[in-house]
Amino acid sequence: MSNATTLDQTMARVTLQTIADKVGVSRMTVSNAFSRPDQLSDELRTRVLAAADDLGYVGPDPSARALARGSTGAVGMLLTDSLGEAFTDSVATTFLASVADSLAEAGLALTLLTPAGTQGNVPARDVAMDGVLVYVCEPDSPDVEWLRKRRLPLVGVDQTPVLGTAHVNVDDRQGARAAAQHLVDLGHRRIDILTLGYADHSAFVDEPLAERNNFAGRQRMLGWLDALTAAGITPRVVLSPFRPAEAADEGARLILTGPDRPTGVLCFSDVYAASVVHAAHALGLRVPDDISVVGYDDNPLATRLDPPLTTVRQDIEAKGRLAVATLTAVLKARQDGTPEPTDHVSLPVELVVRGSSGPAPQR
Amino acid sequence: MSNATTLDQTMARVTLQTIADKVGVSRMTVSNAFSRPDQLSDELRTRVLAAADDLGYVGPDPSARALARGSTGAVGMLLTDSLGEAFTDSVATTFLASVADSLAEAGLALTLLTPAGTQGNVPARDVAMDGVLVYVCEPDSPDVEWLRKRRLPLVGVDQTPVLGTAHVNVDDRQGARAAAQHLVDLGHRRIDILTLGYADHSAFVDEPLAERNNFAGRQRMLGWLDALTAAGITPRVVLSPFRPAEAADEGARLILTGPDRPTGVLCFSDVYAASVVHAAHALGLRVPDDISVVGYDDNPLATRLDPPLTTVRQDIEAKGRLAVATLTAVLKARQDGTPEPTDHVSLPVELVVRGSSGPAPQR
DNA sequence: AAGCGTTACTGTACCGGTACAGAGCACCAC
DNA sequence: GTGGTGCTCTGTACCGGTACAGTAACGCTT
Repeated sequence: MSNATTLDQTMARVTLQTIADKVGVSRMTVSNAFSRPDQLSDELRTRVLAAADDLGYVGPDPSARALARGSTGAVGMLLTDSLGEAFTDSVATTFLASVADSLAEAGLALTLLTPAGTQGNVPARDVAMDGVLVYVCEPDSPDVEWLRKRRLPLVGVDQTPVLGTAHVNVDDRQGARAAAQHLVDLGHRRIDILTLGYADHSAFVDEPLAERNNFAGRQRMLGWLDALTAAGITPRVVLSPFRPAEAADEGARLILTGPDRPTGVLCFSDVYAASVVHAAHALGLRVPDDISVVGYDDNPLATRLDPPLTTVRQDIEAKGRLAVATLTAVLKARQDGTPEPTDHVSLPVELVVRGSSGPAPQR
Repeated sequence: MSNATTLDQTMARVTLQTIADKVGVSRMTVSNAFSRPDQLSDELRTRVLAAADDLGYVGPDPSARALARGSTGAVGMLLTDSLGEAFTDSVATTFLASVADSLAEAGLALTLLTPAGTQGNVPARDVAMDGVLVYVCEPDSPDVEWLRKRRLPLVGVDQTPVLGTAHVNVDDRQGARAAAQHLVDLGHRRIDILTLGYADHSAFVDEPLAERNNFAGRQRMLGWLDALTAAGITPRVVLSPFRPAEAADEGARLILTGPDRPTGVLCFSDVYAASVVHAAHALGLRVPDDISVVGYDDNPLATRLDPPLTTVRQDIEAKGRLAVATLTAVLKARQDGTPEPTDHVSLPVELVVRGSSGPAPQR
C-alpha cells in the first residue's frame, strides 16, 4: 500500500542512518550489527537486522566501506596482452582458474585489468583494489608503471624479476636445459628450435637471444642453448607468433621441409609441438622414428596426441596458488606494518618423457 | 635528506588538499585539474599537475571517487560454477575473452565474482561494481539473489530468462532441432543423444526433460526432441557430467557398445562429440560410414578432428559483445533515468555440415 | 561502600573525493 | 553606463560507511 515499497525509483536511499532512526539506536550500532556482531547483544542485533530487512537494506555499501576501511575485497590481475588472447592460451587460463579459486578461499574477487584504453581510461590507475598480480607483462609497460606509482601490493608472475618486489616464476631455464639434454642424450645432433616470436610471420632467426621476447621465452632459449652449446650443437631457430594458430604450422613446415631437416625439434609449448607432429605426419615422417619432438608445459593436449608428447611439466596450479599466497602475505604484512616479503621464487619443473622422442635415426 | 622523501611509511598521505595547499588554490580546482580539464585554464592545470607529480600523487583515489561518483569503473561477472571449471571450458573462456575485450573498449574492468564462500564472504554482496553479467547460473542461487537485492544493473547470459531483466541467449532449441533434422534427413532412424548431466557418472536416462539441467541443456534437448519426435523417433539419452573429461568417453562407450547401437549420435558439445568419434575409432567403427556424429558450438577443435565435425555454430564472440552492449545500455539508462532495456535476445545459430555426418548405413 | 572489570551502546571525527550553485571579473554590444 | 555572456575558480554539502575513545550501567570482589 505504501509508496515506499512500490515506487523504487523515488524511494530515498536506505542507509545505516535510516535503520538507526527506525530502531531508535545510533548509526554505529547498526554498523556493528552488520560488521561486528560481538559488539551488541543478540537481541538488539536481530531487531536491527529485521528492521534492515524491512527497509530493503542489503548491507553496507561496498564503495563507502572500501573508502572507510581502506580495502576493497578484490585484487587485480594485469595481463598486458589483449585479454582476448590471454584467454585462448590454455596455460594462461589454467593459471587464471587457479588464481580465482585460491582467491575465492580468501574471500577475494579477481578484477581483470584491461590495458590502458585510448579514451583516457586506465583501469590500472582508476580501479580500486587491494593488490595486484602482474602476469607476463613488460616490466616497463605504462600499466605496470601506474600500479607501482600507486604503491599497490604487487606480485609478479612469469616476469622478469625486479628487486624489491615479490615474484613467482618457473625454472624455465632448467626445464629447457633438461629437454635439450634429453635429445642430446638420445644421440640427436641436428636439433631445431620452434619458439615464440613477435614478428608477423614465422621465420628463421640468427640471433635468437637478441630478439625481443617475454621472460619465459628468454629463459627457455637460454636453457636450450645451455645444453646444446655444451654439446657443440648450434640449433637453427624459428620464431612463430602466438597468433594466429596457423603460424606455428607454418613454422613447423619451415623446419621440416628445408634442406637440413633436423632429427629433433624443441618447442616453446605443447601447442607448437602439436603443430610439428602434425606437419611431420602430413609430410610422411614418423614420430619419433624419423623425428623427435619435445614440447613444454604438459598441456592436457600432450597426452591426447599420437604419439603422446615428451614435454616439460610445470605445475600451473601450484603457480596460481603460490601467487595468491604471496600476494595475501604482502597484503597482510602491509596491514600489520611488518616488512613485506620480496622473495623471488622459482618453481621446479620436470621432464616428462613420452612417445614423441626417441633415439636419433641412424645414417 | 628529508625524511618525507625516504621514509615512505611515515609519509602522510597526499590528497587533493595537500596539492591545493601547495599550489594555493582550492581543493575543487585540483579535482577539476584531474577530472574536468575544461574547467580551468591550461596554465593553472599544468601547474597543479606538476605540483601533484612533485608530491608523488598518482590520481584521485579510486575508492573515494567511487563513493562520491557512485560508479566504480568495473562490472562484475558471476559464474556460479567454480571458476576453475569455467576456465577449462573453451566456450566459457571464449565468451569471457570477448566480454573482457568489449569492456576494455568501454574503459571498464571485469571483476570475476567467486561464489559465496564459507567464511561469510560474499563477493556478490560485498564487492563494489557498476553492473553485472550473470552467466549460466541458477536463477535462484544465493549469489544471484544478492545481486538482485542490490538492484544492480544486470544482464543474464545463457540463462533462463526472467521478466524485467535483459537477457542474451542463443537459439539453442533451433540449433539442436536443425542438428537432429539433419540426421533424420540423412535417413538415420536410430539416434542417440549424449548430453550434459549433473550425476557422478554417465548413464542412460528415461526422462531427459525431467532431469535437472542448465538452460542451454534444456533448450538443446527440446530442440532435438522437436525434430526426432516429429519423425517418430525416440532417442536413447545418455547424460555425462562435464568433469572429469573422461566421463564423456564413458558415455560414448555406453552408447556405442550396447545392443542397439545407433547410426547417429547428437552431442551437447564438440567435446562430447570428440569423445564419441574417439570411442568409435577405438571400436573399429568408421565415421561417418558406420556412425554419424553431430556436435555443438563449433569449437576450434571441430575442424582439427578427423573427420571434421558436423556441428552447430554459435557466435560466442558476438554473444560477448552483445552482452556488454546490453549491459552498458542498462547502465546508461539508469544514469539517464530513462527506462532500462529488458529485452530477451536470442542469437541465431547455424548448422555446419562437415565430414562426421553422412547417410545412414544401409541394411 | 568503594573499587574495578565487563558488557552494551554512542559521539565524533574522519576516509578522499565530486556535484552544484555561485562569485568575481573581463569583454562585448547597445 | 548597463546588462548579458563566458570563463575561471571557490564554498559548501554531501557520498555512506568505519575506527576509536568514550560513557553508563551492572555485577562482583574486598
